[in-house]
Amino acid sequence: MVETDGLPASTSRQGRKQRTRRALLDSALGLLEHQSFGAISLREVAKGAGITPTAFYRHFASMEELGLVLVDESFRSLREMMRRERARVTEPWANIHASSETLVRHVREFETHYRFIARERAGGVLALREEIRHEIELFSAELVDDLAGYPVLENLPRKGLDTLANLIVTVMVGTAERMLDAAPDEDAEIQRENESQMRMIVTGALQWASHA
Amino acid sequence: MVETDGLPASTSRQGRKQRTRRALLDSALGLLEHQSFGAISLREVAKGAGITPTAFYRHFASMEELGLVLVDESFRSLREMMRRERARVTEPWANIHASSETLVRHVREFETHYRFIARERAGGVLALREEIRHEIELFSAELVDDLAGYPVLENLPRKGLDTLANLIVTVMVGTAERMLDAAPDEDAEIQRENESQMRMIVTGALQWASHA
DNA sequence: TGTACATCAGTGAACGCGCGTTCACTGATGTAC
DNA sequence: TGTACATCAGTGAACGCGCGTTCACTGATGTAC
Repeated sequence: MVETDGLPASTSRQGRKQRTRRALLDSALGLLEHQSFGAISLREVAKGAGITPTAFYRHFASMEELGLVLVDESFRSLREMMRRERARVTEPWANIHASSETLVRHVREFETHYRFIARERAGGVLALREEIRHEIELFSAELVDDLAGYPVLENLPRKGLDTLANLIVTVMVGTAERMLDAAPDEDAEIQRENESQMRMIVTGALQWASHA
Repeated sequence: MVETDGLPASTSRQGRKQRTRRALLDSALGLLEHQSFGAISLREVAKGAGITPTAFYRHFASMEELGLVLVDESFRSLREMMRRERARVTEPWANIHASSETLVRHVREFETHYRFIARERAGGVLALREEIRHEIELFSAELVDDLAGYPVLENLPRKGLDTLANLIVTVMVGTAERMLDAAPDEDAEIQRENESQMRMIVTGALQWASHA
């Protein structure tokens, strides 16, 4: 179970250790598909990675430390997606369709990570909850910067930009959560609803901006 | 610990049983303040209610059954609040301030119930998650009916009403979640932000309706 | 290239602990006469 | 009102189980000469 498909078997000590570490993270993600982080045990995770519980400590000081790595991993991927999107988008209204599509595709591609974040965002393990909140705040702040750059929103006061960014993040989180509870064949419908919500919000913001 | 403050000590068998049942529910709510439902044990709950673990089974067949009662209890209170609000509100735009105030007050009053729902909505116990989703869907459907009754929204197509209701519910959930992680002295600020978000959404919906 | 030693990922036995659930029980409350 | 019996909320001992963590260990990989 330690070996990852396709990769050449590394025989260096360091390489093997990396593989086992990855196997532990993947084992945890697998277990997190149907349980919250607080409910999975170190012994289960080790077993899933094909090592004894004792060897777990060669890689992480505790389950909490492993959890924080998973949070970091999840948001790194999200940030990369946003960076690519930012380079592409020039005008907010016109790109709602494409952005919705990107979001839906990304959630399906990193479904286990998103499921983990959705659970732990409100979940029981304090350290994870705090780290996730912090990451989402960063994300929201970056979004405000992006929005401030659109000429069409230049009349929107700072307060309005914050509100718009908060709404967009809230809707994104809501859409991701809806997908996780739905079958993939409902993705198109969820994406359409996400687009409608985004359009309604942006309509409100533009109206606000034109009156300010 | 079984006795609830102020109430006269009931000596009837039925009355005592009801008290113990309530004590079990309250004990669980207390433990849920800092842990998810999947992480609290039958033994802890029984101990908090002042009875032995064995006696728990005189009141609930399992922890899951107790959890479902807590979900029902939480949403009953929310539905009552909405019914009162519905009787009071006549025009959506004018009442955003009062509705925000009601929401914020209600979340603080039933804070432990909201915290429980927020955690379990995305949490690990399937039966609870499904029941909560179902209740939120009912809530959203009722909201669509309410919105359909406002003259100012009469030009909004059915699809637009759904989107508006979904947005309102998403924003309400987001606001409640933000409150649970904030100190009570931030309530005023959170309420103001909730009002801004609601206004932006309703502005978008009205614009949509006037163009339809 | 060969040898001797160091490193360190992973092992396996052992520990004490809290868990859910079972069982036969106790004794106060409730009911029938 | 008094007596005899039924009900049933709560008790306490016992069970087997999986948990996180400790410890001394093994043996393959890495390094110095």
